[in-house]
Amino acid sequence: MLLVPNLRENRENILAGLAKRNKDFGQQIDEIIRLDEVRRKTQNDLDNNLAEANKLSKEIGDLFKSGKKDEAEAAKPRVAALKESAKELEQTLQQTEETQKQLLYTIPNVPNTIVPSGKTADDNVEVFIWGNKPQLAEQKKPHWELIEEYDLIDFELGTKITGAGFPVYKGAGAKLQRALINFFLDEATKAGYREFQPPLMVNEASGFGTGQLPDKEGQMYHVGVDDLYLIPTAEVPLTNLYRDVILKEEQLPVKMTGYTPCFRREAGSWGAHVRGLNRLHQFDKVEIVQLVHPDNSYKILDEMVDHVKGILQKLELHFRVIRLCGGDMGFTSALTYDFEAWSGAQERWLEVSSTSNFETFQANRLKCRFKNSEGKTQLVHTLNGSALALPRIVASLLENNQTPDGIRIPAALVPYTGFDMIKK
RNA sequence: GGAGAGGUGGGUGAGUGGCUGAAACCAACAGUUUGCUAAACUGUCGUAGGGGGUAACCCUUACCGGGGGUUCGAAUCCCCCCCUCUCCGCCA
Repeated sequence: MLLVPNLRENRENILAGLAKRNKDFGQQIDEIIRLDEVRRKTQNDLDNNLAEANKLSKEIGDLFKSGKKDEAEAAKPRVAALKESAKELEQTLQQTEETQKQLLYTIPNVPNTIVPSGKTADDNVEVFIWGNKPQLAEQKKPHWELIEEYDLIDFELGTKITGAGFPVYKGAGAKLQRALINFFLDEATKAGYREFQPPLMVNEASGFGTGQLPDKEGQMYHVGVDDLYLIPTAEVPLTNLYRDVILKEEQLPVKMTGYTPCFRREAGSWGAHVRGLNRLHQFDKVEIVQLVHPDNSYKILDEMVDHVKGILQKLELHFRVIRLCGGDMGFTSALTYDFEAWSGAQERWLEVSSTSNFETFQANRLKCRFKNSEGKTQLVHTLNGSALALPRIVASLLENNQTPDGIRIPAALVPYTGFDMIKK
């Protein structure tokens, strides 16, 4: 959520930045600014009103004490009248704030200056590429064939017990999942992230805190009876650990990591290109999250990007990093780098990580702040990244490392799997 | 799920309906003392909104789990909800 004083003072710059998302928010922003004037004026009137009522009430108390009952009684209606008008002002104030908030929820974060403008994924910019396409035999197989051949993952079983998009991992397939999770967590821990195991369901307030609600309501599974949401990413519970918290400056940066399953309804996004592991309703992911001082959040974003690069290199995967254009970037992000691993048999890039700086957009909703060196409270910057999401990593690993003798496991992973080859 | 007790500032914990935004203690921060540390002493020490001032800061409003109500006046009384603890039940 953008900051209202900021909208007031930097209207032009903000509009120019938002233009990169190919939408014009001029009307909404002007209305927010107008509502803010109403809000401040009303607040002022209400304050004066209440101050007067408080003063009179005190006087009435004093009059009672000194035995001047008649005078006290005579003053009561005046307070009552003040209270009456205060009630109206309070209503106006609440309505104004509510309307303003609803409008604010419709405005996405302002893209950073280096975000390319553009509408679709075609306008994203490749900023880094590593490795080479694997040389595979003519009869190479896509991962959905390999997992059947080696009996690693069973989609039909998942469909039977739950539904489409809920795979069952079996044998070496299950072991590979566990190996990857442990590998990713160890890498994150080595990089100074503290490991957490958060709840997999969150309440409404948490959904609002990180920006999944209200705009992405339909993307989360909702447990109606208890009014809880299944997390779409560990970002939600981890970042919300610091909702309504005021940190000390020296506590920054807060570095958290966590493995969780992630649940996504992916409503309406099924079709071509989503076979096998390419898109699931439940998948595993290790997330890294940081709460940082605003002065160095972009330096830290680079560090996080380097961290993810390092993991992909250890996995020996051919990958590239792209900077998302305004049209392709998430609602809450100010700058996002996507990581795409090469899928040797599908012969296309698969998104395996998204690493973003949200600046104060989430922090403002979360009310996550720190006391700066001047003793003033200030919003932190929040960042997060997948490090990494499993399914497409598994898809790439299986496809790129297929050999006539089996599927080769990258050296860095062998200590975790306990085998260096998946065989029939 | 049933019964009971309770939710006050970073913590512990007071608080007859007006003098309580809130005692006291601890923690924290700053200073004095000190060779250093400790101790002692002094001071500061919630959050948010509005108004004023270049600024230090000043004025004001709201907040004692959340929401409503009673009253001239509510942390204090009433209602609803949430949460925590204890006992019972159930249970990995």
